[in-house]
Amino acid sequence: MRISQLSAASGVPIPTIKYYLREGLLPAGEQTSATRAEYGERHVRRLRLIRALLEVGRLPIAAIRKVLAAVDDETLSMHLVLGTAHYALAPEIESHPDDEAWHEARSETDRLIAELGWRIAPRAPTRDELAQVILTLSRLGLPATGEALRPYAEAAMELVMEHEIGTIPFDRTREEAVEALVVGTVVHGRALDVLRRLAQESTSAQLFGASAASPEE
Amino acid sequence: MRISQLSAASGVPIPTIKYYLREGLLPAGEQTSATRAEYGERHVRRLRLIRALLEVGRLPIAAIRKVLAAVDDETLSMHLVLGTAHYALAPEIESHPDDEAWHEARSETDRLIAELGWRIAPRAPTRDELAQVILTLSRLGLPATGEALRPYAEAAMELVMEHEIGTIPFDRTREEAVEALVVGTVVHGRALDVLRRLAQESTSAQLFGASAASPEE
DNA sequence: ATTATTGGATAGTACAGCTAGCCAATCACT
DNA sequence: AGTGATTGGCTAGCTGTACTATCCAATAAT
Repeated sequence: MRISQLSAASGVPIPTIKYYLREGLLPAGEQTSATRAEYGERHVRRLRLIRALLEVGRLPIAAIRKVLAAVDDETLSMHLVLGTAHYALAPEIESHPDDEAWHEARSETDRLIAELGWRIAPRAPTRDELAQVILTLSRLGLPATGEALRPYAEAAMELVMEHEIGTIPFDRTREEAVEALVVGTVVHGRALDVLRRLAQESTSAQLFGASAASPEE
Repeated sequence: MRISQLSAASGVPIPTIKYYLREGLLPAGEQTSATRAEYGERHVRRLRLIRALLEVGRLPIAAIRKVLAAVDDETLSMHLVLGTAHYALAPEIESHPDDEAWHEARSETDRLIAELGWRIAPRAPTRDELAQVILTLSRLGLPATGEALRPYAEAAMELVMEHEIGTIPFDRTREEAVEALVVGTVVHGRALDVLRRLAQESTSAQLFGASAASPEE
């Protein structure tokens, strides 16, 4: 398969494929001569994965590179690959060195995690992300305690336990299992987010009774 | 309150406040002379709201402007304001005019919504977003039927019904209620997303047993 | 009277994610 | 063998987003 066919098969324009090659997202094809390289099914799969992480997961290119490096590193355990994906998903949060409100939000976060009995790395960036959410809620005068978030936490855990673990194909190759894990993390997150907004719209339609809900673009 | 005090009170740098004024995100202060304007508590609140939508909700400036315009339009019902926020949250999805796989994903979406009995505007962008998620899952060979997403849908609906409706202060002014509605949409979405990733990490730690889950930055 | 601050305007920056153009080598076809 | 198209590799340019920086004249504070 040459680059033009790879482009046709994946729907990704040739210049973009070249860009991904330069950026190290896509492994080089097998060189058959100075001006020819052969790409395979694996490249098509990899491109699909890249586009999923980019378009659905909204990960920046640099983060995708790290995730893919972890996927490809055969020495990494499932848990570490998942951790890498989580790192990639967590946005950089500027540090608040001496901000008291920040520390309060952060300890509220740690308390909630402890109460739930969850096993979370002490320095996981996800902790900071949750603290940022709690801080934002409290600044805006909305309920921002761990208690208020507990129903979300419990629902999240139930979904993860009952519907995400089951879909990981442990019986296939490591690469397939690890890819499914990473994609699942990212895409199921968006699925849940979209469904929640749909549930909101439906509830709002019933509560407020409007039939047309289409603001101008 | 002068601009420097507004900056100090909100933590937003003066040039950025000027930028938000130019972009129409922040209403102008009350002019007291040619080179002086007075800002109030409302401006501080508005800045907090902007930062919440920007940093937690990750909405682009242009989308925030639309949402705020809807919040400020007293003639709009709750339902329409929420609809505007949903429009703002949904990313532009390129249209797939004659893509058969796309149409299949789209009808799978519509089928799921119909089966759930949800009231969703036929042209809501959220439908396209869900179709994109389903399409991505199916392309990657993961379960992508409406059935597979049903548990997510049901959990989402339960959370919305039992924990989001209740936190909206209908007893206060319209502006407060509407702001809480918009913020809740955006911030609770992120809260749920973060908690889901935490639940994943905890589950992964138990399943795969590792104690250190900190990949290199 | 002097120094600082303000609003208003214009221009510049930094980053992300492509996109375009060029070139010599080489391939496919006649 | 000749001819046009394609390829990989390279460098440069483009578009959009969210700010920053600078300048200025008017005014306020001391």
